[in-house]
Parts: sequence; structure tokens; C-alpha cells
Amino acid sequence: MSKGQETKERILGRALDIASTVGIEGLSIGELAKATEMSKSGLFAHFESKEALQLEVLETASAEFADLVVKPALREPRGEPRIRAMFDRWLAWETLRTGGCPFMAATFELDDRPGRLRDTLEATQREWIDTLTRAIQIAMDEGHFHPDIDADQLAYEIYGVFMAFHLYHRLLRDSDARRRATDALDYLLRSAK
Amino acid sequence: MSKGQETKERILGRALDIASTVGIEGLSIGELAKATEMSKSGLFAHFESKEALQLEVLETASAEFADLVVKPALREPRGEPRIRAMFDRWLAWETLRTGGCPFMAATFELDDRPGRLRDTLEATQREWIDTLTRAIQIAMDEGHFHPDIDADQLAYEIYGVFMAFHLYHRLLRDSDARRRATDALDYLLRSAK
DNA sequence: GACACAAACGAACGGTCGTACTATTTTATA
DNA sequence: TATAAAATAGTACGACCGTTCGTTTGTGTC
Repeated sequence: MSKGQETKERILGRALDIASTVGIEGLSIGELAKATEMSKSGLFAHFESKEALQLEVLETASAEFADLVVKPALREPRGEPRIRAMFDRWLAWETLRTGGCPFMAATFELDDRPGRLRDTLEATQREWIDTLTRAIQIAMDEGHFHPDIDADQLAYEIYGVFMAFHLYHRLLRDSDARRRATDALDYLLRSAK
Repeated sequence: MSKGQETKERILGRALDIASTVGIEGLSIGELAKATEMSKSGLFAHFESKEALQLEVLETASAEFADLVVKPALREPRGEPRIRAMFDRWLAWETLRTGGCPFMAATFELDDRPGRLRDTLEATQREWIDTLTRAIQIAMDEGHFHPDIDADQLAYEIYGVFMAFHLYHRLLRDSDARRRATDALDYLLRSAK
């Protein structure tokens, strides 16, 4: 890999950290330059615009999410175990970076602002929900869940449990947040049987 | 009411609208001045700092939430009907302003930034969760719910349903979002019996 | 109508924003 | 090691940021 590529990845890594706390709009070139100990212009030369940078930050996050959450979970046995693995890793992902899941932060920033950033984020989230839904359907096929479960609805509810985890953990600093989340998931999965 | 007070309230009303879409940090004095057709300085004279303005925006939102959601729901019959009323009005609140529930937007902006703004928001959210939890306890007292229900846990799960509604409605523009949310609540409440 | 005060304004401050240039340094290749 | 290319730095730009200031306009009271 060329030095430029290396630097770029270093930049994107730091950018993702920062964006997770101050948001993807709050992320500024100057601040990012300080954080990476580069000049603004030297850093900026790696991207054709701020929007392009933001887009690459989102894509970096997606790639990382795929590596840390999706792919490992897909190596777990089909059905319920795989769903639990997804959820566990999802929670770990949420607590990985200083500011929590960058997609959550971005969602509430971008949901009302049309543009490529929003489109990318929406696509990413849809994809993850699809993955979740498919895992549920597999669990039905495997006989782990009752056959007339509404997989989309269950995915919705699981997503809700995750989001509440963010709230309780990040804003309320509730030390029971993790237990609350896993209990809620347990309950949902048990009811699905 | 003095003219100054009237103007201030007009400003705060618009500020709340804007903050619901661009966030409470994204809200700028200049933009707000344009939206209210005032000069920056004339507007700023009503507040001692930007942070003070933001704080008052949050307080305005709290007052409105109390008027539109909490108080009306508390006039409903004790127990399950009151919980349903809370949830219905909560959903309506989410769809009231252009950018959705301002507390949700603020939560994901402020959760990692210490300060008075964060403290106020956290207190507000705790209060609402408490209200929700009390309503659940009342439903248990009334015999609507099973006596060994974990009220805190149920409040957590209801909150999750609401947050997922935001995601599906705002980001995914899912036309089934409302049904998903009410179905999820139905399911939770039915299981609590 | 004179007066005091409240309310809003316009201009300017030092900073930071994203971005466009040119210049310099570092890296890779012949 | 010379040279071209790539990577980084420096400087400057117009726009907007939150904030301060002195001034003007509006409002209500004697």
C-alpha cells in the first residue's frame, strides 16, 4: 500500500472516532487535522470535498461494522445462536468507540437532510435490518422460532432494544443498560418460540 | 406580557423547529435571525449566550412536551389506558415538528459532551422515564398487569419501541412505522397481563 | 409633548469554516 | 543518485460563527 493510502486510512480512522462523538456534520477539517497532526491542506488533499470525506467516513464505518459484527456472526450456527451473536456483537460495537455507534449519531443528524450522505446511511441501515430479518427467517426455517412469526416486526423490536441501550448507556449512564438490553432480547426471542 | 417576552417566545418557538432538524448545536444565531426576520444582534440581546439560548430551547421543548403529552395523558383513566394514551401522544409528538422529537436529536448530539445542556437533557429524559414507570406501576396496582412485572424493564422496552419508530419513520420513511410501533406496544402490554 | 426605558439594529471583532492555490518536502523509480 | 511523481505544507480567500459595541427606534408614563 502506498504511503498516501496509509495516511488516508489513518485519517479516516481518526475521523470515525471524532464523528462518533461530535457527529458527522460536527466533524471539521481543522479539528481532524489537529487530531492527525497534519496541516489542513495536506489532509484535505486526500479528499475532493468535505462531503466526500464524510461519505468515506460512513463507508469506513460500514466496512468496520461488517468486519466486527456481521461477518463473525455469520460464522455462528444458523438460527437463534446467530441472532444472539449478532446482537452481542452489535452491543460491543456500540461500546467500541468513544461516542458509541456512529450510525446512530448519524441517523439523528441526517434523517431530515436530503443528500448523498443520507442516502448512503439509509442504504446501510436497510441492509443491516435485512441481514437481521434474514437471520430471523433462518431461525424460523430451522424450527427455532414459531413459523408464523413476523420477521420484519421482530427485527423492528430488536432494533428498538438496541436503540434504548444507546439511550440508557450513553445518556443516562445506566450501569444496568447492558442487562436491560440482553433481558429484553431474551424475552423477545423466548416469545418467538 | 411585554413585547420583549412575546418576541422571545416567538424566537424560541422557531428555534425549537430548527433545532429539531439541524440539532441544537447546528442551530446558529444567524440562521435563527433570518428565520425570525430579526437582526442577529437584536435577537441575541434576548439571551446572554448561545448556551443560554440552547438551554431555553430545551426548556421550551420540555414545557411543550408536558402540555401535549404528559398532562393530557394523566387525565386518562389510571392503568393501561393511561399508558396507551402516553404512547399515542408520544408518537404524535414525534411527528409534530419537521425534524421529529427534539429530545431524540439532542440525545445523540449531547450524550458525549459534558455540560449544562447535557445535564438538563438527561434530567428531562429521566423524568419522562419515571413518569412512564409510575404509570406502569399504577397499572399493576390496578390489576391490569401481572404483579411481578418489572416496571423499569417494561419502560425500557417501550422506550425502545419509540426510538425504533423514529428510525423507521424518519430515516427509512417506512409507511408501516406507526403500525409497527403500535403493534409492538400492544404486544408488550398484552404480555404484561 | 418630554422623558426614561425597552427593544431592535448595524457594524465590527477575532475565530473557524471549507476550499483553492502554490511551494516544498518526501517517496518511489530509472 | 538523478528525476519524476506523490504527498504534505503554507498561505490566502470569502463566508459564517458567537459576541460586543454604540446607536437608533419604539413604547409607555408623567
